Amino acid sequence: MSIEVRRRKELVIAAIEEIGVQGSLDVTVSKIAKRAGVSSALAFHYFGDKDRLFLSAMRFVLTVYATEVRKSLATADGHHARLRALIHASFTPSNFCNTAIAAWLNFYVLAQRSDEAKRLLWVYQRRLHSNLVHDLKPLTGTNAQAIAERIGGLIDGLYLRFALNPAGLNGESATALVLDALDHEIEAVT
Amino acid sequence: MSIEVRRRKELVIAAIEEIGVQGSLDVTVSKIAKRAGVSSALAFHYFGDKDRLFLSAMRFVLTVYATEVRKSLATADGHHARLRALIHASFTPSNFCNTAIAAWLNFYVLAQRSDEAKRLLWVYQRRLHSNLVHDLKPLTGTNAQAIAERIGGLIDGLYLRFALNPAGLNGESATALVLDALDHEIEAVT
DNA sequence: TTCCTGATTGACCAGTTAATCAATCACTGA
DNA sequence: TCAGTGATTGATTAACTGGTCAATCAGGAA
Repeated sequence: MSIEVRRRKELVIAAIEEIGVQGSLDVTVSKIAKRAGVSSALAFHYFGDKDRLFLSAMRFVLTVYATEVRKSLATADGHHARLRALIHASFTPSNFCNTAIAAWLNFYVLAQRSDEAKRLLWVYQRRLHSNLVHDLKPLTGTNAQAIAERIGGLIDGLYLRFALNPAGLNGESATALVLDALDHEIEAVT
Repeated sequence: MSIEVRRRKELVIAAIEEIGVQGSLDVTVSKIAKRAGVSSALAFHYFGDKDRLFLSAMRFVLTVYATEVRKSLATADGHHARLRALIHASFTPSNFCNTAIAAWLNFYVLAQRSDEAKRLLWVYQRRLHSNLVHDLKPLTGTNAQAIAERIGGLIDGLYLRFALNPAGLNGESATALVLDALDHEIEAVT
């Protein structure tokens, strides 16, 4: 891995950690750079400005999630199993942990003033939605859209609740909660 | 209404608007005060510091919501009707609008570093939960807790999605979505 | 009128921060 | 060996912000 790629990754991870620890986007480039063990000037050298560093951090988090989803789907067979895999992947420790979710929450705030941030979150939501619909349709027909809307919304809501109170929820209980909701939705239309 | 009460309210509303417009807690006291038509020194005179102004703004938003819930419940008769009233109140225009939700999202961020902010949001979540359980129990028995968890999570998730894309959702469609989820949950246990 | 109290502000300060830049440093290919 | 290139930084700056404070203003009571 070239030095540039390594430094960029170190800075991006440091940014996520700093946002998570501070619980805010109001972190200084100096703090991020110090956490990564370099000077703030290097961060500007690689990313140009603070916002582009943040956007790279967002892409990183969403990429980790996308990888988790792909991995989980690869071993699932059948529509029902794929739906369960999708939900399970959403609450994997690599995503569903303090720092990642604290950062994720702040990215929603970033999206209020950055179109690129908005676009990235929008892509994430659309992909989750279309993944859900793809496997719901054979099971629930025309209800698939609405059910996907509800399951997707519930997942995001649980992320939010975890952000407020990390002790009150863990990956397994969250997964179980959403799986139950899924079962009830499917039951209701069959 | 005394001058003090009026000024405090004007400043609190200005703070919510400024947070909403800016899409961030990173707003200056001067901007807030200017929006309220007074000097920044007056904001410090009444609230002491910036954080206490923010906390007052949070209490204001949550109070508006609580009032909406009380009003809606007053005209509801029977458990099912009360549940529908509760859900309906969550998507009333006074809450479910751009500025209120943008501010509400930022309050979740504030809660990451302020225990008092965390406590306020916690109270809101508990109250919604216990309201839901109260009327779910007669209909669903021991399933009431889990169902309330899911309905509450879904409501928060829809708030979040509205924060990202206000055009993609309105109060009526959100209400309908949650009501359907409620029906399906109740169906599944009866 | 005179006094008092709370409302209100302009001016000010001390501290912070994003961004810049000239200057080194480390390494590589010729 | 040496020129060239990207990595890296310390120092600096211009702008901004939370918070303070002395001073003024307005209105009511005595």
